[in-house]
Amino acid sequence: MEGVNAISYHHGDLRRAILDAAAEAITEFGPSGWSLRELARRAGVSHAAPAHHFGDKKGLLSALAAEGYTLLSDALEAEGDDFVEVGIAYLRFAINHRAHFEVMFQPGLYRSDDPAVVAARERADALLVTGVRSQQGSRPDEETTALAAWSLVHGFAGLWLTGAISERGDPEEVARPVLRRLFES
Amino acid sequence: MEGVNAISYHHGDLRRAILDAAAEAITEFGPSGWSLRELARRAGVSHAAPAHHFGDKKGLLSALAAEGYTLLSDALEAEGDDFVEVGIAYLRFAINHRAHFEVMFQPGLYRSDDPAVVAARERADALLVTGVRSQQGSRPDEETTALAAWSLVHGFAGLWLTGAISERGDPEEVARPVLRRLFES
DNA sequence: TGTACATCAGTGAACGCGCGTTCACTGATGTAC
DNA sequence: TGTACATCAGTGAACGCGCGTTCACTGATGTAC
Repeated sequence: MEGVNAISYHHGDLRRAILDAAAEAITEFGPSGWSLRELARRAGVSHAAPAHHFGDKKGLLSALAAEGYTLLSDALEAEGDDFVEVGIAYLRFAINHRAHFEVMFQPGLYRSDDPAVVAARERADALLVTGVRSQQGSRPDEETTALAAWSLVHGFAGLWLTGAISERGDPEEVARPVLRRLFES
Repeated sequence: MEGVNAISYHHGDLRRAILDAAAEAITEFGPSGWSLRELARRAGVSHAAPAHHFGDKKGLLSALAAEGYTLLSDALEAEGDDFVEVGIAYLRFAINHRAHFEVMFQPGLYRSDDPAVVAARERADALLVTGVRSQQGSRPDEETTALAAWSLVHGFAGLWLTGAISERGDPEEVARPVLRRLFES
């Protein structure tokens, strides 16, 4: 039954609710434009509740970063081997999980040595390398190509989110030829 | 004589001093981890002084963004025509003027329709396009190449600043083959 | 089926703090005569 | 060279506010018997 927990003393999944509230607030105001009290208000709980689950702001953002790396890994994994499609999945993740993406790449905001964060990030890194290796065939400069590929898709995503190039149409359609460009002469 | 203005009632160039303090604070704490009062403290003036020059935080960050686009334009212009060197100049700007770079690409932090900002950004945009056009010769997909080039160098800079790839050595040396990679088959 | 108890998620009042903003002021500087 | 005045950059006291943190508490839930 919906709403059963909504009015009870125990929330049910307050941890989840606060993470969601944080993602919303970050999408709206940026990674620093909000307070724990603001999240508590959004989640409809007392202002002291968030500390119960995350300790402090960095604890909360660490959890969000770890979740982000896991979501990104899942998205990349689903695409398999084709570099362009892996790149598009990366872009789609950045757009659909903007708050996670922004936090992940500002490690000063969270504890980047948190074990959950480290594990999740390593998984994502491995998947990114795989995505490139399959595409490039027998090129000798694997490292250079991998770095170029990551830079390319990461830069495109960043410019899109920033608004610098977002007036050009559907992001995935615009991105596809740009990503392919790396493997044409 | 050095220090003549340091103790006088009128500062001399407080506007400049506050912008410098802001750049320092942003490099240290990120684009939101400081207050106007903190900058005043760093500049050695009363806490109400910054408002005199910039009105509020967004006014200050708008000035910083405009200055950033001007500095970037100057840096790009000095490199002339070669794409790789223009890209390296972009990267060098991001590293040496990290605070400006970070603010510029978070337009939510400032007034991106501020006339000074708009003018400075347009100049930088034009220079970026020039840098790519010269390199690609007679390729038909000029727009795609331009976007790929910008994404590539912007992404590399972002990943470097973030620390995701910064353990790999000297940034310019690492970047050069990566940028060249776009114009090889 | 019923009672007693442990657990712990979430409460709410209280605290001290740094913030942005306001505003009457002070004092350095430049200019007119 | 000297005086009077306008300008305006920077001061500092005062304000109300939202913040994070602490801590004794409440009440829902699960488990043991």
